[in-house]
Amino acid sequence: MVETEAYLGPEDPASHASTRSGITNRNRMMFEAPGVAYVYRIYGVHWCLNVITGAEGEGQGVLIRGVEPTVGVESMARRRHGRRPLAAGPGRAAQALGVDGSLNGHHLSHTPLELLTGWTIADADVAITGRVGVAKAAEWPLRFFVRGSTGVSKASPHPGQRDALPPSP
DNA sequence: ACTCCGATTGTT
DNA sequence: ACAATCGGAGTA
Repeated sequence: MVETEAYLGPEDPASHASTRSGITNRNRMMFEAPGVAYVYRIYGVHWCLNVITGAEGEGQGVLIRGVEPTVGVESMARRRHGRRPLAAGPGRAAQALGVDGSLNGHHLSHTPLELLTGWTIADADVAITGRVGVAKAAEWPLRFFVRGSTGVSKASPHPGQRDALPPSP
């Protein structure tokens, strides 16, 4: 998992948990407990996988934007119908991992999808930029990716951005 | 009920 | 540059 984007709770204008709508049928899994998957359909075409990270009710989650294939490459290629890149980008990553709407709301410890942790990545190898494809608060430095990884979706939209922080809640 | 549009991708 | 594709969310 080499590229992610954080979406904060109701105070984040770009988040589906934004206070504008409150809790709806679409975004309600954002407010679930940490480790729950929030999967939603974008542009009527692709699935996007988020992992809830905030405490229950907080509405914080992390969008999985890019995966660098290491094991199971054959399966990923099959699910992607041989298209490249295999898993760089949220839609591609979800498809490569076999994620669809049926996973929405399931805790990741209770699904075929297993989240492995334990890798250490040096801070110097992690780039932090603004978020991709959002209309509001795009400049908030909440996109994280491993420099040079083939699993990263695209070049940084806001090069060099590393300092600014989102407003404290 | 009706319109608008999106945390994207693939093709022209 | 643009189509694909559809349900959520906002407006009435």
